[in-house]
Parts: sequence; structure tokens; C-alpha cells
Amino acid sequence: MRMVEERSGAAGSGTRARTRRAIIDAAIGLLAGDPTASLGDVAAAAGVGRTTVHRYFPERSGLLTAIGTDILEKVEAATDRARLDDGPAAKALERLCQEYFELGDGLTLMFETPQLATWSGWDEETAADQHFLRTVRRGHTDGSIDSELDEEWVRNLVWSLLYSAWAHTRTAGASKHSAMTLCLHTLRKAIAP
Amino acid sequence: MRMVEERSGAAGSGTRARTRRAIIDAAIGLLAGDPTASLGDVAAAAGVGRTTVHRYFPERSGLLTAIGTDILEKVEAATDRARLDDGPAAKALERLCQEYFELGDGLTLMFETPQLATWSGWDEETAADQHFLRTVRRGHTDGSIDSELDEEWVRNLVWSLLYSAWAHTRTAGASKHSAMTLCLHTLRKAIAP
DNA sequence: GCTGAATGGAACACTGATGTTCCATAACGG
DNA sequence: CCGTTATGGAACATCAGTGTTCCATTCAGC
Repeated sequence: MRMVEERSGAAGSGTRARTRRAIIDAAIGLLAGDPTASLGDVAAAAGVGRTTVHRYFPERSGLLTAIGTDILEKVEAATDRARLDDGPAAKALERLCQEYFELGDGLTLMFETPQLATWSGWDEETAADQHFLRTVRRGHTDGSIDSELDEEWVRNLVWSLLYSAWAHTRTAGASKHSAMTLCLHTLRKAIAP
Repeated sequence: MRMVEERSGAAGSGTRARTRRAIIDAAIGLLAGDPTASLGDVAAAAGVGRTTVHRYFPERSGLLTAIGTDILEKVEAATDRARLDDGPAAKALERLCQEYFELGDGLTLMFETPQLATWSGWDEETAADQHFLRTVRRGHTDGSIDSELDEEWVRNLVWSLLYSAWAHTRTAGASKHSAMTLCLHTLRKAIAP
């Protein structure tokens, strides 16, 4: 018998936690390429049986929610690492850009997820989101960000550039580094006053 | 009996052409919001019976192909209207941006369509695409476009900004005009040398 | 090595979308 | 006004994905 475990996010016994991660990671990688992939495909990609997937996520929506939560956590962690409150706001956004870029497939998924499921956490104001918007406003004040660009537009812009950068590595076959360079170069000029 | 008609794109008799357009337009509007919408939903949105949809497009993929072709035509037309060869290349891109912006839902769909169907026409070099890339190169020469940004990156950038602009009207509830202003403002700064 | 937890696979019922056929009715056009 | 053309709706077969159950097997940890 096991105690309460299986609460909110993480799993309990080592084996279960590992299997759960394997499924979620495989699902993120697979759904980023094809949001309509079946649970059977996810199971195959994770290297487990379809039955096992259903054991961890009785309903498809449960898996989707778990993915959403997982990505959200990664976003929060990346935001923390970017130390948004240090130095000029414009520089902070560049650091954030680099951190977010490392999210990889999770990034792609965030663009396509609205179609996957009506995931409740997106439009809600997350801590990371608020911190971002606050930083843009700080940039308006400290003069490092063009004050003609309101916060929401800058947020959209950053996400778009990140998406473009990833697309650039795929379509133009560019290296991650050169894509990031272009991305930052463009961001810097776009938000400069 | 009807003659050859029904060739490549357009339909034949007036009534058929009108119904066909109604279905395609409804499908574009609907699929832009939910790419997984069923043919029954499309029929309802178009104000016709599900049977009629199947009569025009025996298979779902046929409808998807028709949509792709339709959007592609609109893109070509918009590109022509932008008169890319007139004036400084940077200004030409701004005009193009404005024209593309008017594509509306078609724009949204172009981002999500790769998942809808393996539509052959996307990666193929269309006339509009080549004209675009050529214009960017012209901008590198005439000094109106930052030569550190290669053609493909500028193309990705323009599409991203357009997507952002539309997203901005939805999420931030901005007017089309103010979204376009932000979009152009940002593009101008981003591509300036 | 032993025991319970974890897994894989087969078999099943269920659902929603797709695609087809047929017929009665409405609209179009000369 | 009449015949052709286009349409709507019902009924049907089919199919793929989902979710469930059961059982034999394997694995992990003590």
C-alpha cells in the first residue's frame, strides 16, 4: 500500500516517476510534430505499452493537462534563471529569450496547444507572465525599451521570434547558435527606443 | 451534360461556384479556430448539408487541398498588389506586410495547416516566395535592409510579426489598425541596417 | 530468492468522424 | 412553366481512436 503520494505534479515511487516522465517527454516530442498523434503513438514513442499510458493517464485530457503543467513549470524555472530584475530591462529580455529557447519542443507545443485542449492555465496570469510584463514596464521607465511598444505586444513579439528561431533551424537548416544570434540581434533592434 | 469545366481551380456553373466558395470560406474561418473541426461542422458553418460538402469534396483531404490552393492564390494576388519592385526594398516589405495582413483567417491557417495535411505546395518555391526572397536581397544591395539578416530569416520574421499582430487583436483586444501600426513599426526597426 | 509492484498484450465495447447511397424536394434557367 | 440541376436528410457501412478488463510475465527492492 502506498500513502498519499501522486499529489499535484510529481509521482511517488522511483519506477513510477521514471515511467511517468518517459511518457510525458515522449508525448511532448511527438505532439510538437503532430498534435493529433494517437495515444498508441505516444506509447510507442515512450517505449511502453498502450495499456501503461492509460494506467498513468486514464483520459487523454489528463495527459494533455500533465504536459501543460510540465511546460508551465519549465517556463517558470527558465524565467527564474533569467534574473529579470538584474541590469537594464532590455538585457533581461535577451537573457530570457536565451533561456526560453532551450525549452525546445515545449516551445513549439505552446503555440499549437490551444488547439490540443482547452487548457485552463494558459490565459491565467502566471507568475512568469506577470514578471515579464513588469520587466517590460521597467524597460519603458529606464529607457531601454521603446515606449511605443506596449507590454503585450512585446510579449507576443518575443514568443514569435522564438518560434521563428526554431523554425529557422528546421527550414533553413541553421544551427541553434546562429538562429539564436539572429533572434537576439533582431530583438535588440526591435525593442530599442 | 456539362463540358470539361471543373478544371484546376475554379468551378463551372454559377450556382456550383457559389456553393463551392461558401464551403471553402466557411472551412477557412472554422479551421482557423479549430483545425480538428469535423466536416459536419464545416457544413453547418457554410449553411449547407453535410451531403453537399461530400458532393463537392469526396474526401476530407480534397477540401484541405482546395483550401491550400485558395490561400496560395490569395497570397500570390496580395504579393502582386504590393508591387515589390517599386522603391526601396524595405518599403516594399512594409507594403507586403499590409497586404498579407488582410488575408485574415487564411494567415492563421497557414501557421497551423502543416498539421492539417501534408500539403505539397508549401515548401515548393512559389512565385510569391521567390519574389519575396529576391526583394530581400535587393534590400541588402540598396542598403535598406540589414545585411546581417539572411533572406529566410526575414521571411520567417515577417510571417511571425503578422501572426503576432493578429494574435494581438485577439488577446489584447487591439484594433486591426493599431496592431498593424505596431507590426510595421517593429518590422521597420528590425530590418533597418 | 521471494513478494508485491509494474508492465505488456490481447480482447472487448463504445464513440464520433468519414464516406456512400437513395429519394424527395427546392431552385435555377431557358 | 417545365425539365434539368442542385440540395437536404435519413439510413447505412466502415474505421480509427479511446477507454476498460483480465491475465501472464517481468522487474525492483528487501
